[in-house]
Amino acid sequence: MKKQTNRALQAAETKTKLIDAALAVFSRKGFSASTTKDIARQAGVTDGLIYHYFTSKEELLWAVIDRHTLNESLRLITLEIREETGLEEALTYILRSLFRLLDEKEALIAMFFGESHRNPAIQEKLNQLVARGVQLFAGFLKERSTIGEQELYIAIRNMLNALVMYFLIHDRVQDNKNERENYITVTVHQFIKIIS
Amino acid sequence: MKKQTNRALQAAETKTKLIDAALAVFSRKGFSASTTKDIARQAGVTDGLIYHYFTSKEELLWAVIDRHTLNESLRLITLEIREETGLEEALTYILRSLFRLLDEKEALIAMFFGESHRNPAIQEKLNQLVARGVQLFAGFLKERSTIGEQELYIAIRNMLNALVMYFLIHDRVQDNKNERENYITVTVHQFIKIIS
Amino acid sequence: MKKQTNRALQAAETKTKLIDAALAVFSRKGFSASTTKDIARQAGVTDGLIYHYFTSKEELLWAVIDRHTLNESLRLITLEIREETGLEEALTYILRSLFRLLDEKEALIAMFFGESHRNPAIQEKLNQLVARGVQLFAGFLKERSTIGEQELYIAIRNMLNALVMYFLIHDRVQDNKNERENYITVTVHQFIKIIS
Amino acid sequence: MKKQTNRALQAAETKTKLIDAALAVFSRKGFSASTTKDIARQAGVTDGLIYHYFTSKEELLWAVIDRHTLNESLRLITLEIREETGLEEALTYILRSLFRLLDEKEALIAMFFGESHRNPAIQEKLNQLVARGVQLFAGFLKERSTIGEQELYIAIRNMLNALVMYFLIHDRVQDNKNERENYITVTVHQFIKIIS
DNA sequence: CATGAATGAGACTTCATTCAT
DNA sequence: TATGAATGAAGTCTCATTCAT
Repeated sequence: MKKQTNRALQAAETKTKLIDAALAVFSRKGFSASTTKDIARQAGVTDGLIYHYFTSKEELLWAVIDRHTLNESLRLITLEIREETGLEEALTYILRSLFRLLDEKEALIAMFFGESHRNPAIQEKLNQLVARGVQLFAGFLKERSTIGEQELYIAIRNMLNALVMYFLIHDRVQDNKNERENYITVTVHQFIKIIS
Repeated sequence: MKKQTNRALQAAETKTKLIDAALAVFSRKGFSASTTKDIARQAGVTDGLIYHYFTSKEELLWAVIDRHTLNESLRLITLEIREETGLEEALTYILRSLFRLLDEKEALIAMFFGESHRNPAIQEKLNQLVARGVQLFAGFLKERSTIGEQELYIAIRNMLNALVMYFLIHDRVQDNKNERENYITVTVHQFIKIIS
Repeated sequence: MKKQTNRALQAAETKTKLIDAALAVFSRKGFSASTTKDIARQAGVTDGLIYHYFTSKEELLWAVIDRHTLNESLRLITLEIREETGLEEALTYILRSLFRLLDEKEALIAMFFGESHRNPAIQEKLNQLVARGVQLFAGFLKERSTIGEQELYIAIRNMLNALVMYFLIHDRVQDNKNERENYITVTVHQFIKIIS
Repeated sequence: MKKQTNRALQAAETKTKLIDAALAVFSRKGFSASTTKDIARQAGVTDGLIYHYFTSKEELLWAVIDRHTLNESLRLITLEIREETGLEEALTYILRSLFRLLDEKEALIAMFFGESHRNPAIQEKLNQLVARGVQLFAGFLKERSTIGEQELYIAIRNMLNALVMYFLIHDRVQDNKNERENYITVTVHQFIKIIS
C-alpha cells in the first residue's frame, strides 16, 4: 500500500517535471521547434517516458496550458485590492502586481503569443484571460468611475492590452526598473483622467 | 539587351513569388513548422529553386521581413493627416488607417509576433516599428496637446500598443466591423481626454 | 542485471554492425560517394539508427579508423619472427605475413589511400603506421645488417612502401599467387643484398 | 572566317580552362565530393557551360586524365639520360627528375590514387604508367646490370613504387628538401647494390 | 514506472543536368 | 558560344513515436 502511494507520488512528480520542462522549452523555442528529446533532457528523464504520461507532444502542450491558467493569480490580486481605498494608490498597486505576474510567467506568456495566432484554441484562451482581467477591474472600478459601462470596459481593456504589449516588446528588452515605474505612474494618471 | 532584361525580370519575379509564398506559409504555420516544400508549392516552383535565390530557409525569412517594413505605409498615413484640421476627425482617420494597414499586413504582423520572442532581431524590428509610429503621431500632436512631451509619448505608445493587441487577439476573431468602429470612437475620445 | 547486460550487449553489437558496414561501403565507394542509406542497409538497420550511435557520417568514418588500427597485427607478426633464425626465411615469412595482413584489411587500406590525400588526419595515421612497421623491422634487423642505421631505415621503408604499392595497384588486380610468391622471393633476395 | 577561327580558339581555351579547373578541384576534394559548380567557378565560367563541352561530370574526369598522361614527360627524362655516362650520376638525375615531375603533377597523382581503387579504369592507367616507367628504365639499365631481366624489372618497379609512396605519404608532408636529397642518395646507392 | 534502442517519415539542402534565351 | 534559371532526385540528418526489456 505504501509502495503504491509512493509510486503514485513519484508519477505525479514526474508528470509535473515534464510539464515544467515543456513550458521552459516551448517558451524558449516555440512549440514546433521544440523536440521531445529537449523536453526529456530538461526534465531529467529518458526520451520514451513522455509517452507514458502523454499521448503526444501536442497533449503535453495542452497540459502546460491547463496548469498555468493565471486566473488564480489574477483573482488574488483583486482580493487584495478590495481593501485599498485611494484610486491612484490602488491602480498603481494593481499595475505593479500585473508586471510582477508577467515577470513570473514570462515564459508562459511568451509561448501564448508565439502559438496563439496559429492555434485558435490558444487564442481563445488569451481572449478569456484578458476578459477575466477586464471583469475583475470593472468590479472594482464601477463605483469609482463616472463614465458609461461600455466605455469603462474599453478603457480597461486598452490599458491591459497596452501594458502586456509594453511588457512583451519593450520592457523585457530594456530591463530598466525606473522606466517601468515611470510608465506605471504616467499610465495610472492618464487612466484616471479617462474614467473620471 | 531586351533578352537580358527579360531574363532578369523573370528572375526578379520568381524571387518575389518566393517571398510572397514564404510570407503566406510562415504566417499560417509559423517559421519552424513551415516547410520549404510548402513554400515552393505555394510559389509554384520546384523545391530546389529556393536555394538558387536564398542560401537557407532563414535567409528567406529575412527577405520576407525586409520587403515588408511597413514604415513606408506609416509615413503615407501621416502625410495625409497633415492637412486634417479637427483633432477628433484626424485621430479617427488615423486609427481607421491603422486598422486598414493591419488588415492588409495581417499575415506579416502575426508572424512578427509569433517569432519575435525567440528572435531578438525581429523583436528589435517590432520595437523600431512602434517607435516610428509614436514619432509620427507625436509630430502631429505636439502642438495640439497640453501635456508634457514624455507623457504624450507614453499616451501614444499605449494607444498604439492597445490597438495592435486588440487587433491581434480580439478583432481578428470577431470580424465585426461595428464593434471595431465603436472601439475607434471610444478610444479616440478617451485619448483626447488624456492629451487635453 | 541480466537484462541490463543483454541490452547493452545488443547496443554494442549494433554499433559494431554499423562500423563493419561502414568499412565495407566506404572502401567500396569511397567516403563521399557512400550514402548513409547504403550503410544502414548493409548493416540491416534503418536509416535513422546511425544517428543514434554517431553524430554524423564523418564520425562514423573515425569510428571505422579507430577500430582497425593494424598496429596490433603488426606487433603480432614481429613477436613470431623474433624466434626465427635464418635471415632469408625470416624475411620471407614477414613479407608473406604482410601480404596476408593486406589481404585481410584490403578494404581499410584502400579507403585509407582514397581519403588520405584530402584528409591530413588520415595521412598522419598512414605515416604512423609505416613508421611503426619500419621500427618493428629495424629492431629485428639491426644486429643482422652491416649498413648504417639511417640507411637501414630507408631500406626498410622503401621495401614496405614498394610492397604496399605493389599490392594496391598490381597484385590486387592480378590475383596471381605465383607472381606474388616470385615477387616475395626476389624482393627478399634484393633486400638482403642491400643490408649485407 | 576570322571570326570562325577566333571562336574555335576561344572554344579550345574554354575547354582547357575547364579541364585545368577540374583537375584542381578533383584533386582537392576527390571526384564525387567535387561539384560542377565548384569547377565552373574555378574556371571562371557559368554552371551550364560545362555541358556544352562535356556530356557529364565523369566525361570531364576522363578529359582530365587524357590530357595529363605523364608518359610524354617520362619519355623526355629518358631522352636526356641517354647521354649520361656514370651510373650513379644517371640514377640520381633520374630520381631528381621524377620528384620534380611528381611535384609538378602532384594534383593529378593525388587524384589518381584517390579514385583508382574504386575505378578500375583509373587503376589500369596507373598500372600502365608504372609499367612504362619500368620499361624506360630497363632500356637504359639492361646493359649496365648483372642480374637477370626479371629481377631487374622487379628491382626497378620496387624503386619506383617506393619513391611514389614516399612522395605521397611522407615527402609531401615534410617539405624538407634535405631529407629528399638524402633519400635519393641512399636509394640510388642501394639500388646500385642490387643490380650490380 | 522507466529505459533507450529502433523505426521511418520527412525536413532541409545539394547538385548534376537541362534548356530557354 | 555562353548564361543562369529551373528541375527533381537524392543526400544527410532530425524527430515524434513505438516497444521490448
